[in-house]
Amino acid sequence: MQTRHNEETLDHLHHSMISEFSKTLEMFSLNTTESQLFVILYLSDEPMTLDDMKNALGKSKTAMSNSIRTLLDYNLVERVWIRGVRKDLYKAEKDLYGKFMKAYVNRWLDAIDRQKSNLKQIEEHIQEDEIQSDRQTSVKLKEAIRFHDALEDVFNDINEKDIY
Amino acid sequence: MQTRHNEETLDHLHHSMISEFSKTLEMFSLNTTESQLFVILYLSDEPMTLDDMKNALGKSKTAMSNSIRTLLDYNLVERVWIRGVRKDLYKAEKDLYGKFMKAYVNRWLDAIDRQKSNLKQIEEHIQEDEIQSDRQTSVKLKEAIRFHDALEDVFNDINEKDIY
DNA sequence: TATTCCGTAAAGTTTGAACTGAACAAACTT
DNA sequence: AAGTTTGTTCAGTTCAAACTTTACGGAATA
Repeated sequence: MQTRHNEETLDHLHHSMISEFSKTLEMFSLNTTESQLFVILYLSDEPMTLDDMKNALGKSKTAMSNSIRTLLDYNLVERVWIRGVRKDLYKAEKDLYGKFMKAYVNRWLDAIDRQKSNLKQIEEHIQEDEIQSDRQTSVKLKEAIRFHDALEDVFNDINEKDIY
Repeated sequence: MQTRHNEETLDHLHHSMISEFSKTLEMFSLNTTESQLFVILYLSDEPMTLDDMKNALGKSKTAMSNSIRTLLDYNLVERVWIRGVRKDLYKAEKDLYGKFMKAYVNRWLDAIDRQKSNLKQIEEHIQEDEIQSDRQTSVKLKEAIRFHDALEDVFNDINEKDIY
């Protein structure tokens, strides 16, 4: 009876853990399924197949396939090959903090870079067309670009800092 | 004709600026309308009313009212009072970088704190119930909490750093 | 070679976020 | 006091993201 009790609590525990921890991971711009999927893999000792995940989360195989692919893109999950096993196997990357931060920061830096060059292009247009009347906008534009520079600095700093 | 040309380009310019700059602001977990609204206010010299914004963005007054309220909550926008003007007036806060970073980091810190204490509570449950069989989960749980600590550190550092 | 198995693509469905317009309550004007 | 004006609440609509089921192609197996 004690065993049975433990089993139930353990199940409940796993469930809470998935539910809570995944909330944090969602803040890294992962959606619910992706986050939960990662936690499942993170908690599992052995690599898992799509069917394993499907059973663990109670969702369709397609959903698993899609989510695992974005996790792979972000380099948060690794594909594992085991001799004799036909299905694809996946496991969570070891370095939790490092991987998540890197994925996160890179996404920021990419976006900042893209947007900054867009703003600079607008700035060029102003100069080419010699628009006189809009001093104010020009000032704001410079300010906005400066804002992007500052963001770039912060996120670069995060990348350089090693905590673990 | 040159003037007419300028007017068109200027309009187009404003439009581009709103479109591009707001993309960056969306990354601070603002939705499209909130971001665009901020840029509009940011570009405007004078404080604006809900109707002004409505016209600028071509959306309903309700949408403006809702979005401006979240911007207020995040302290990204300020309400302004001018003698004799009946309508509410709003303007963008001056310190672009500082305000956005603070709002963003605080939202992270709040969430991390909440989730961390949830995980700790789960940890207590394990100890109370004296579940023996699950060494592995217990280890992962500690690791996850450590992960949250690391996140807390990073975001605290950002807050302390002053760029401007 | 035929058949089974696995992952992904395609098509259709569900659900929630974002938006609108109408109705309302409070404040202001006359 | 009656009538406007203004911001917000509420009820309903629209649309995109997330999910499911079915179908398919390519690899493994017999």
